[in-house]
Parts: sequence; C-alpha cells; structure tokens
Amino acid sequence: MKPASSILTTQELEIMKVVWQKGEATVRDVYEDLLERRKIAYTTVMTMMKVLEGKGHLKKRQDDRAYVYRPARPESAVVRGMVREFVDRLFDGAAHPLLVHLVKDRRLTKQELEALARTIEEA
Amino acid sequence: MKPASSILTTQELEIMKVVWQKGEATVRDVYEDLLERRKIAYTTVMTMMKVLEGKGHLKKRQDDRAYVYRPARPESAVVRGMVREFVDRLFDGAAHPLLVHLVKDRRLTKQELEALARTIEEA
DNA sequence: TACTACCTACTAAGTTATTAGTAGTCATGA
DNA sequence: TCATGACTACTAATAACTTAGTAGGTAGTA
Repeated sequence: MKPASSILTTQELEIMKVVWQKGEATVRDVYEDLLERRKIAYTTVMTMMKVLEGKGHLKKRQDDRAYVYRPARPESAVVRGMVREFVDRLFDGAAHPLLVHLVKDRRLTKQELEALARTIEEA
Repeated sequence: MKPASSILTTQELEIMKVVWQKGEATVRDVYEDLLERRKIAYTTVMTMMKVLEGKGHLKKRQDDRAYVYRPARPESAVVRGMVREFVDRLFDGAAHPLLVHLVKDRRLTKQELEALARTIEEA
C-alpha cells in the first residue's frame, strides 16, 4: 500500500467526499449519490473507487455481495495536505497572502469574521 | 482567443510565474530561468508557452528573431480565479473553513497573525 | 429451474498534461 | 560564402485522468 499522495483530482475528491460523509459506502451507495447531481455510469464509479483504493485513499472489505469501502485517511488530513500543496504551488508556501486574499475577496459574514478573529486569538 | 479557463497546471503555473515576474519574456528567457532550478529542454518550454498562448494565458509579438510573450491576464486575476476554483472544489465555495484551516495549521508567524487580525478589522 | 438483478474483473478509448526530438529557416560572423 | 547558432513548426511518446462497455459470476425469485 502506497502512502497516498494526498493530492486528489476533482473527480476523485467528489467520490471521497461521499465516502467521508457516509463513513463507509459501496459502489452503489456512491453511484446513487452522484447520480443525483450528474449523469455517470455505475462502472465509472467502480473504476474510480478501485483507483482510489490503489492509491491508498480507500480500503475495502468484502461484505456478503459487494465490497464496502471506507476512507483510509480522515478527511481533515487529506484536506490539510491539499491545502498545503496548493499554498506551496501558488504562493511558494506562504499562507499569509492567501489568507489576506480570502478575507478581502470572499465576502465573509460578520459571524465568520468574528469566529475567525477568535480563532486567531487562540493561535 | 478563448477566455482562458484561469486554471493552470503546475508546470504551466511555473512558466507563468516567470513571465509575470519579468513582465515579458522570450522562450529563451523563461528557459534559462527554469534551468537554474531544474533540467528542462528548450523545446519543452517552447511547447508549453505555445500551449499557454492557445489557452489565452499568453500573448506574443514578433520581435526581430524571436517571439516575445507577455501575460494576457494579470497575476492577481489568475490567482484569484485559482483560489476560487480551489475553494469551490474543496470546500464547496465556503472560504471560512479554509481560513480556519490555515490559521490552525500553524503556518503563520505572530506578525502575520496580527496583520491578519487587522485586515479582518477593516473588512 | 430459469430469469433477473447486482456485482466484479477486464478492457479500452478519448482527453489532457508533460517532455522532448527533428527538420528547416534565417541572420551573422569568419 | 558557408558554418554556426538561435529560433520556430511539426511530430511524437508517455503518463495520467476520465468515462464507460462487455463478460462472467452469484443470489434471489417467479
């Protein structure tokens, strides 16, 4: 089992989000979840999940008929890795410009700004 | 000319950063800049820059012997687009979780935190 | 028992990203 | 003049990503 590069592509992330949210899921579970949002083939989901297993992002166990997949790493860890990679790539590792960017660009609610201020206090 | 999807791959971004920094640059300029950091072929840089031109990220003009490329869009606009896409993809458009994430991940100095707090005050 | 539904494994095709070689043009200097 | 160097266009190969079809197995049900 590879260490899982932590970087997920857009489609991989879409699937992982479903599995993280459900805790564990079969191909069918994920398939039906995705179907609500877009057209996709059952086998496409199956292939993707097999790929994700190969990359070390999912683990599977046999359950009666089908495989049941579960996340190999918690969402927080993967997200942290992706954020880190993104910051490295775009800002050469400096988180500050990104933060300023976000605060200035995306209008946050007053509540969010206050919550953020408190988070900063604690840091 | 396409509208430029604003999303740049890792290698494309690497080249764009050089051009943004220089204002305008020939293939050779970029090639020599990149060479300082890693092994790469001149023609690779040329191909990439042609791709970037096709995608609407670079414009070129003939200058005597060689083409001189310049950014089609300012760095800030592209970065903003990429941040936005990233936030959409990872956090479904909610900037707040990313902010909390960055603050908690201890990648900021005390000075940066204070500066950020001031930025929040103003927002 | 035979059909249907569901599951996996295998295969594959289209697209994009990445890297780079080859050939040909053109200007400049020896 | 002719060789050299710099540049472009064309071509291509590999890898990764994305999507999905087909075949074959199994379990439940009419």
